[in-house]
Amino acid sequence: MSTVTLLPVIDAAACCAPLTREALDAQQADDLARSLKALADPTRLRLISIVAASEGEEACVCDLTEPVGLSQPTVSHHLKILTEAGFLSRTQRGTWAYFRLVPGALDAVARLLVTA
Amino acid sequence: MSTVTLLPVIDAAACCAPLTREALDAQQADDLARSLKALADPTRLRLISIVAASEGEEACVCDLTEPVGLSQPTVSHHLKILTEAGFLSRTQRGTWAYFRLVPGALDAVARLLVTA
DNA sequence: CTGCTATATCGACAGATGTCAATATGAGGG
DNA sequence: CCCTCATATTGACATCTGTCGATATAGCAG
Repeated sequence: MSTVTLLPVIDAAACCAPLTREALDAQQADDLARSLKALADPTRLRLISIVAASEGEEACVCDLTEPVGLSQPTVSHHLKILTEAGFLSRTQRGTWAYFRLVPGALDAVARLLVTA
Repeated sequence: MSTVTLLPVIDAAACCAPLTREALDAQQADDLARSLKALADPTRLRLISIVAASEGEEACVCDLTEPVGLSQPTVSHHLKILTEAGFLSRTQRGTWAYFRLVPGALDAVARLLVTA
C-alpha cells in the first residue's frame, strides 16, 4: 500500500529512550507513531488478542473472520498491516496462512511508553 | 468534537488483563484503540515528550508551537485530544494554559500492551 | 488440466483526520 | 472601557483509513 519502507517495530524500539526521557526528534516521533497507528484500531487489537489466545498461539484467516465479524478481505487487510508493522508473522502451510505474534514486538512499544 | 463520552485512559487500563492474556471483547478493544489513537500521531508524541522534558515538567501552548513547527490552532487541537484522552492535564494561569503529563497515564497503556 | 478452497489484491466509497486561515473568547493592563 | 496578547473554536479542504464486493492468485485433490 505505502510506497515507503516497512516499519519494523523492533527498530523503532531499539533506537531510543522512552518517550518521556527526552524530546523526540521528528524521525523518532514518526517511527513510533507508525507503530502505534498499526495498533490503534479495535479490529486489529482483537485480532492480536485472538491470535495470542489461540491454540498454539497461532491462527489462520479462516479462524479470525468469524470472531471479528468482518469480511475476509477486510481481515486480510488488517493482518497485512499488523504484519508489515512487525507485530505478526505469517507462515503459509498448504492453502492456509497462519499468523503468530512476533515475540517482543508489543513489549518493545510498551517500553517506549513507560515513564519509569 | 465527538459527542461521545471521554475516554479516560485510566479506565481503559483499570479494566482488564493485558492484550495478550485473553481475547478482548469489542468494548475493551474500542476503549484501548481510542487511547492508542490519541497517541498515534507524531506531533502528539512530540508534544508529550516536550512537555515531559520541560522545566517543571509543564509547558504552555506558546512553548510548544515553535518546536513542532505547526500553527497555534493545530497545536491547540492536538493538546485538546491528548487532554481529553487523559494523557495531559490543563491548568490556566493568567492568560496562559499550562499542560502537564497525567501521572501513570502512559504507564497504564503500556501495561496493557506488555505480554509478560 | 480442471475445479475447489483459502487467501490476497483491486476499485470504490463513506467517514475520519490533520492542517490552516479567520474569528471568537477571555484575561490583564492602560 | 478599550487594547493587546494567549488560547480556543470554526469552517474548509486535502488526505488517509476502514470497509465491502468483485476479482485475482495459488495450493491441493482428482
